[in-house]
Amino acid sequence: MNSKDAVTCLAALAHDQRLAIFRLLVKEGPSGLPAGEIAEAVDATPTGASFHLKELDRAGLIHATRVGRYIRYAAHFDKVRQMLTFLTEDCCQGNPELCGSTLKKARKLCKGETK
Amino acid sequence: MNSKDAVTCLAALAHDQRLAIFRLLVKEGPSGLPAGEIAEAVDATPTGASFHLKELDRAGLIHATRVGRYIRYAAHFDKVRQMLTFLTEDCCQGNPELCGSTLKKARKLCKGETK
DNA sequence: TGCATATTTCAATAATCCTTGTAGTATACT
DNA sequence: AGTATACTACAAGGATTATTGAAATATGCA
Repeated sequence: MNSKDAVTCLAALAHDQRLAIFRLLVKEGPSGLPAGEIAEAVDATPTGASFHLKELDRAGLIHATRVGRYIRYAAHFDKVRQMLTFLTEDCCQGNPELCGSTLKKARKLCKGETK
Repeated sequence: MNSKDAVTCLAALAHDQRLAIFRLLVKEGPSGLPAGEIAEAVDATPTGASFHLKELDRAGLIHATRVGRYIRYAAHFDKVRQMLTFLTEDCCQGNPELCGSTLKKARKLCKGETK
């Protein structure tokens, strides 16, 4: 995962309907859902859903499989995980344990240790 | 964290320089860095950096503190974490353990359990 | 083969976002 | 007060992205 990849993923998710689609597919699990059902669930036109699904696919966040005359889409878990890791990499100079669950805690622990 | 919030965060990060800024600040830790130093680090004009910093601030991913005539920006860890959680919420019908570290594993475990 | 269903592709318009330059505000120093 | 530094706000343009409708492709079934 590099910066360009991450931007593509983030941009793909940075849209109301696409985020809804992605979360729906995450919820649905590996077997996924056909495009038409997805479109209906997020209240999109077939054309619109197709456009957004293509964006998510292009980013590698979902993948398509044709099953008869349906095309099923499913979330690609690894890609999200890679992106999430990339986002917080090298946290606090490589000491992620410094940034506990709250900012206050992190601030207390890290204070004075940055240039 | 709701869908609108998440889209704002994702859009804020979905830009090369803003992602670089955010990762720089994550690396830097709670004490943050002044705007000028950030601009220089990501090779942005002062105006450009200011615009991008404002976007990240608006999304709640970083926050500004004036220190003398400098304005220091620092990453807001909790916000990222909230967003990351939101992204994978209700994974596999509320059974996140089904989506282990690889898609293969998840697929094996979940197979046949979705409608 | 011919028709129906599921989905995509294409083209055009509308909307949004990024960039650049200029001017403005806030603080510090003399 | 006057000047320098650090940064932000505004405005105009160019570029990218979203939306829509119409036409095309692929599959399944009679």
